[in-house]
Amino acid sequence: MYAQVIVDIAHSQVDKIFEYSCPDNLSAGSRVKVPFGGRVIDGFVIGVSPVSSYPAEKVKPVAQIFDEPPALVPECTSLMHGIASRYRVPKAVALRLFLPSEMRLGKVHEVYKKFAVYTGEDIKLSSSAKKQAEALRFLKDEKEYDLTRLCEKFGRGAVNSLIEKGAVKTDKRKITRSPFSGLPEGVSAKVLTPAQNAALEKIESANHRVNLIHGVTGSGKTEIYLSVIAREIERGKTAIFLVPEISLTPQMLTQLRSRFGGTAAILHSGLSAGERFDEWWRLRSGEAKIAIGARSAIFAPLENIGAIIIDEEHDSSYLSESAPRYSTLEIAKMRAEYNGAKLVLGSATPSVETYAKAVDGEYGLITLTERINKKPLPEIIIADMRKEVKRGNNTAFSKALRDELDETLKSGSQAIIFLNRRGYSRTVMCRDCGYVAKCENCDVTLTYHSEENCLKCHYCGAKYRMLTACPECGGRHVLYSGTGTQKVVADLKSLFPTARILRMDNDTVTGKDGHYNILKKFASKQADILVGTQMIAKGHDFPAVTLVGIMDADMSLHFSDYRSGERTFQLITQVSGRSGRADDKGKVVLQTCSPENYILRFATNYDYSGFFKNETALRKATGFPPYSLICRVMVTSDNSENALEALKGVYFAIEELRAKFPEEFIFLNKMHSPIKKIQGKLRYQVLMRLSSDRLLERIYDAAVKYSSDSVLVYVEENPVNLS
DNA sequence: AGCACGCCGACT
DNA sequence: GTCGGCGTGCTC
Repeated sequence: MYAQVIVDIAHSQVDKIFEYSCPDNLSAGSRVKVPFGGRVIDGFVIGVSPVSSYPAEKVKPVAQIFDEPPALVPECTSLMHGIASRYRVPKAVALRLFLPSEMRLGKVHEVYKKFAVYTGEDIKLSSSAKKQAEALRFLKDEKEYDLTRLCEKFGRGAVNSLIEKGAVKTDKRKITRSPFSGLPEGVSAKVLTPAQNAALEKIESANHRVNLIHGVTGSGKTEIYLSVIAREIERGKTAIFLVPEISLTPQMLTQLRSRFGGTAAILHSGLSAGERFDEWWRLRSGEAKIAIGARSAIFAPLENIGAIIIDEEHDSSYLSESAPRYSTLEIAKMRAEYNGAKLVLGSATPSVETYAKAVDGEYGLITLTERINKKPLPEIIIADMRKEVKRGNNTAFSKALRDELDETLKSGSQAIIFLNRRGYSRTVMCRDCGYVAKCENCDVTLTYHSEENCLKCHYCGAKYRMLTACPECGGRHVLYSGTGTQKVVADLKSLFPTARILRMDNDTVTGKDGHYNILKKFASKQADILVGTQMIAKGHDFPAVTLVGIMDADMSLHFSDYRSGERTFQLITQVSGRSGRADDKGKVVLQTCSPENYILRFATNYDYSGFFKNETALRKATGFPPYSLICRVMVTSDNSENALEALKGVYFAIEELRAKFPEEFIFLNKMHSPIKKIQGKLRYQVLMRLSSDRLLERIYDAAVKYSSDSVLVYVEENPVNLS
């Protein structure tokens, strides 16, 4: 027999099938070692055939075979081809996605634990060997015992002598680590509300392969997911449940484990390598049928998938930021199609792209408007910071927020102060009237570039002179917007000297469990006020929080990105969800210099569909996604000559395309990337807006063509940020 | 990706 | 005369 092998080398020159002779029982999907150009390397068997297309005298035999069952499920071959051609990566790179990193050959395969076993052999012990006698007596009762612990008890020397004399032998056992043992299991399902049942039936009816659940926070989306999964398990199928990286909290895992027990396996970066390895094999062997995890869990080794759930569908962690730059939703669609599975997306604030598809009827749309407990959503109060400045208030806190804080502290409740510092976008804003400098062509906020002392649009490269006075009101207080964390904390301390304040941002969070420790401290009411950035927006449940303050809603609103409105809406909705979760009604104070902004207006009324209508109208008019595709070809190198040559090549190739298909191009430009150098590498880019994805493949081809050993060229579709 | 093969400059 | 630079090409 002959094995068709993809060698585990990420290079286009060896990105093809190599054939090796192999035993008859070798099955596709196995990992192997093969002789390759004078050395032995790792490979993946993607097919087995009785014939070979390669000259028989040159065919070599497979050197070593791993795994039974094969590590790769049959679907992998098909997905590999799909991913390799869609994202233009070598097949080996596509295949690596299916294996947890600790499974790459050469690393830990299985972890064994050594056991000491009593052999029953009669031996003579000298009367002075008290320790040995003791250990032997102990082991006679126990029959077998963990070797390391036995050594700890009686001393290494004594145990070793017993082994030498043959009274004890050691035995290697494969152990399965269970990161979640000891959790309650078999907690039964909650009774669904009529709305949840209707949602479940709609998904079951299978009118659509993909369904979007748009439900406000607390509307019980999770129970619907769990019911969908439970039904598929009853049918003998398997399921994948994806959540954003950040929401894989211990609480969440506990909830899932208690509902599904050992049927669920969790693939999470927080697990140790060994634990992740075990969880993976539990899925592969069929012992576990539900894979739960972040983005990469979409590659779980499951067969016969009945449902794939993507919770918080809008979350940007579903987009891979390194090659292959895949979209989890796209892969999920491929797998759902292959398996005939249902795909369920859920969010309180769906991405505009996804919601547009649901409105168009491409996806089924399920809307849940009521919270399970019928509690109203927290009231959002807008504080106009321009008026505060005029009133002579120089603190970072509006009167409204101060008053609410005062009341909250007096009643013994907790408050969260949310600082909106997304990166360091230097945008220009007038403190007097709220005016923000925008690009005339793109309606996108401009970014200040100090080296040229000018304002630039990241989407078309247009340059504008730096402002000295506000063109709207003539005011002289044009500033880079935003209030620093330090000022907020300082003002807070002087306003409420007795309040216990906890700070959580990149400076105070240290180590892996940094967040959890701070959040735990806050949850156990060891502090009154939590001040933090994005990190506190999601995940944790703080029942005693009744007030949320959003310090500078403008910061993300005026980020130089066409999605900044969408992100702001999502952020406000999420942050507001932190307030008033238990019995007390929550409040939110939102501080801004542009209270009339439509995003803020819709967000404060929890009016997603109003937001959506406005946002899509705007994007249609300005030619942004989903009404166009933004495509960036990045050219990076530490050699400027080579980089410029590649840039020129790519640019001319795309120019040629534009000459042939002018209607496909809304915009095209080549330029320096906004950040010219990252880690010593020069960065250039060709940025374009396309009216469809028709030319995407050819653009990928151009990128691959001009990529070389010294210059990396890659394509980004609708990049999350343009730095 | 590695490694061999191969054809031109400065050294024991 | 040889050691060694890294360009080109192959690996089942």
